[in-house]
Amino acid sequence: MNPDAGLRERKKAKTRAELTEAALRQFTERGFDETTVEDIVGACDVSPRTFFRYFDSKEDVVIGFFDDLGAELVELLAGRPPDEAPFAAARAAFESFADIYQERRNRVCAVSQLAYETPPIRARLLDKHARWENGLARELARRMQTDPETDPRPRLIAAVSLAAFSTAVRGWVADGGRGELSPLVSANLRAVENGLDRTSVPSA
Amino acid sequence: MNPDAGLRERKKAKTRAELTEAALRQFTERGFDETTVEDIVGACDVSPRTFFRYFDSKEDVVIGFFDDLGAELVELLAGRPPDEAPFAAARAAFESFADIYQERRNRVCAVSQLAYETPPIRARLLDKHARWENGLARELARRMQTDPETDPRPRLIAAVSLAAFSTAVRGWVADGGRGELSPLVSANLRAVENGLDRTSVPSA
DNA sequence: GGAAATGTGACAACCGCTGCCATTTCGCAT
DNA sequence: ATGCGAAATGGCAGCGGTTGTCACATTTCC
Repeated sequence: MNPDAGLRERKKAKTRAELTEAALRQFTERGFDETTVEDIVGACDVSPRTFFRYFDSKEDVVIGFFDDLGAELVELLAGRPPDEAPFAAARAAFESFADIYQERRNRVCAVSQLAYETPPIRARLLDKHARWENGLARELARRMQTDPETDPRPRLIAAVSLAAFSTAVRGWVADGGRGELSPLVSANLRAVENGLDRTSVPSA
Repeated sequence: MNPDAGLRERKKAKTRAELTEAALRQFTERGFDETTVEDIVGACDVSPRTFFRYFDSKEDVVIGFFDDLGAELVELLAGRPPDEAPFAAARAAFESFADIYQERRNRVCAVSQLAYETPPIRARLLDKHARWENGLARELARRMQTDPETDPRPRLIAAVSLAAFSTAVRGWVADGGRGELSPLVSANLRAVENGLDRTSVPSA
């Protein structure tokens, strides 16, 4: 926790972290619907009203974790050399992005598991992905020197590469996040890059 | 409305249709959050309690329209010749599926527009797509004679082809659903089929 | 130290949604 | 036609998520 910040900032960060942890723990133990906001705040000495000052909704406690990741993904893409072909650049960005997932394996797996069994959370997560897709499409359009509103190509590349990435993550999580994510991501994106009826994706 | 069915069935279908229409109209006029369930039932001489016997949630009135479409999509894929390559079969299925969208242009556009500006609805719609993806993956696995749980390929093809389709729909809807959807879908899926950094998608 | 900004708690209210039970309506056999 | 069982409905009470409001406490800054 940044010690330079004032007391106020530090306190806020602490409560936020406490709330997130308490919520995540109870959600996974008891289930999302079975855990009320009062249950969550009860473990943190905070009023229900304050909970909603930190999070827009109960779901946001879970999803909030993914909030900043979209920006990182776009930055990774923006950092690729300009002469790289668009999809190849996206693939490289996702390969690095996979490492971020790997680092936070526990959180990613916990949230994914939660999303798997809780429709509203799953829906929210998908919506978050859709926002990433927007960011990706915009950055790809910039890189391709085209208008993302009229030219469908950047959006298509964004959507398809993200789908390939998500599919890899899904498999990784289903396996308990044991192996390495990056190679799975790479394999999926290369398969798409080369045309799906041409290539054989390793079936392991 | 099927006249063979008893009075009961006909009545139910009628109420359901009325509720859907009233809801959709008010949602688009006044906004989703600004329209309460009481507003909806007020236009149909139905009690709020009964509304929730027809729909699981307020959102379901909007999304319900897409409920049966997933099954149709899977059937279209199942109807493709068995020797067709998997992605090519998916492409063909989506091309036909596009015609179903085109037939119901008004509904599709209205719901999409609503989804665009109403996060919870957008999320639900994405979740519905995710279910379609499951169905597609299963059917592709059957066709490829492989296990959808261990072999990532059918899921990858399902996810990617669906993403390409959805992107085409998005463009079509953004244009007011004026042109033909099927060619857009075909172009997107062919682009993916051939490898995204190789082909040029027509930028119109 | 004190004023101004900021975070918090308590209360009330709205709305989506559900369980429950009484009432009405329909389908069907007689 | 009639009456009986099944199915649909309405009304009510209640839970839980979410928001507005206002008074109070705490931190920041001068």
